[in-house]
Amino acid sequence: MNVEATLFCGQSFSWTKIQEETYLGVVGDRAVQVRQKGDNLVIERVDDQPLTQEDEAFWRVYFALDIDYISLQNKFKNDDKLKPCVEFGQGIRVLRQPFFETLLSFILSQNNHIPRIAGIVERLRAQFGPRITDTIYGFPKPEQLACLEVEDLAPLRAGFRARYVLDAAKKVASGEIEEEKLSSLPDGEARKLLMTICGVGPKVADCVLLYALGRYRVVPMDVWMKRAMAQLFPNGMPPCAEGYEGIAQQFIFHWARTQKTMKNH
DNA sequence: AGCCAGGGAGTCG
DNA sequence: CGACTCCATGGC
Repeated sequence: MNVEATLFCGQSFSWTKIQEETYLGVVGDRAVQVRQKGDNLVIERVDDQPLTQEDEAFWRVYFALDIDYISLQNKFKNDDKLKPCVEFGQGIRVLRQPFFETLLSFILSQNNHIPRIAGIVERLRAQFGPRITDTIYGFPKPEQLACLEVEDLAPLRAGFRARYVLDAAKKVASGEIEEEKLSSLPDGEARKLLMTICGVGPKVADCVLLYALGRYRVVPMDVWMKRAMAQLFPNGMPPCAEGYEGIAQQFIFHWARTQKTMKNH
C-alpha cells in the first residue's frame, strides 16, 4: 500500500502530512495518525486510546482492505497504456469514505483546487462538527447543517458553493436523499437521484458513487481525465479494467495530474 | 493582472 | 441537445 499517494491523489481532502510517512486524518468523528510501515499502514487514535474493534472495522472499510489490489494491479498491467500508470501509482487504493462528507467535499470541489477544498472542509468541521480534541473536530451531521442559512457558512469562504452545501444537507437530513436508497439503485439511477441536489452534476455524482459507495465501474471525468483518456484511451477503458474502471481511473488520474507537460496539449 | 482550480446552474439558440 | 457566461475565492 502507498499511503501517501492514496491520501493525496484527489479522492479525499481530510488528511494532512505531519511528518515523513505520517499523516493526520479526520473521518467522521474519528481522528487518527496513519503511518506507512513498509508495505503496511499503522493506525493510532489521536487520543492515544487503543483502536476498538469498531474502529478496526471502520478503517478496514475505509481503506478497502477487503479488495485484493495486488491482483487488480496485475490485471491492469495487461494493458500497455495502463501499465505505466499503475506502476507510477503502485499501492494507490480507492477509499470508501462516509457518504455525507464525501458528498459535501465534492460539492465543494467544483471549480476549486485541492488545497483550498481541504481548507474549506477543515473550517466546516471546526465550525459545526463535534469536538474531538482542543484543535480537532469531526465532520458535522446533516441535521446540524440543515437548519443553517447561507450567511452562517460565510466563515467557510466557500463562495457560491455555500447554498449547495445547505441544499445537500437538507435533502439528506429529510431523507429525500438516502444512502441505502442509492445503494439499492443501479449506477445510472443513483446518479440521477444524486443530481437532484443543487450543485451536484455528473462529475460530483460520480465521485460520490465511486469514493463513498464503492461503485468501481464509475469513472468521474474532470478536465485532466478527459485529456488523459483522449490521449491514452480514445476508445475507452481497456478490457482488463472491466468492472473496475473507476479504480483504473484513479491510477490514470494520478499519473496525468503529475505530468505537467501534458498541459501543452 | 490574469489565469486557473477534480463543475454546475442559468440562459439562449 | 450544445455553447456560452457567470459563479466566489485564493494561489501563483
